[in-house]
Amino acid sequence: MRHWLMKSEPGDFSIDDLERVGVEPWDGVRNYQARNFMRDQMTAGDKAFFYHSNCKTPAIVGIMEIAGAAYPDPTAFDPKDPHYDPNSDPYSPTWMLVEVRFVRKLENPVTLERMRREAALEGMQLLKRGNRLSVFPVDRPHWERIIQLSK
DNA sequence: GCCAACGTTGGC
DNA sequence: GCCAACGTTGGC
Repeated sequence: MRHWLMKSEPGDFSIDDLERVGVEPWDGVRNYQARNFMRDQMTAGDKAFFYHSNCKTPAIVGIMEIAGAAYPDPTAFDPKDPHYDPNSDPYSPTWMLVEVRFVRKLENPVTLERMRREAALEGMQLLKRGNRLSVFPVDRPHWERIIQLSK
């Protein structure tokens, strides 16, 4: 089983929103590397951290589970959707998504600021300079350490 | 709101 | 295929 981190702006879609709905298509990803992770490497049952980005206190706030295999992102075909991509051919879709299932919130969110001070997390994608990728794998030791920090 | 870092686009 | 211009991300 692999571990992941997925970002969302809480004003857009938060951990509370996910708790409310239970399962949600992780749509709107328009980056090839992030798409490839979802399409090629995610498996049902994989665990993922839910990260709140671009907000007052950026932090890992919860855990979710990949609910199934990737499929085409319907928002790419909807001209009214902010993530509409006119170049995505419905017969050969460019953008894919996976559905995620709420597992739990962390007892204590682990803030970006806290993670930056943690030597054991060195090398983590999230902490790299200029990091903008919104979906990426998390090494097992980093995952475990973050769980520890949330207790 | 600012701005550095990054990915994408398109002219050549 | 290079690279400048542009749009976006996301921390601060």
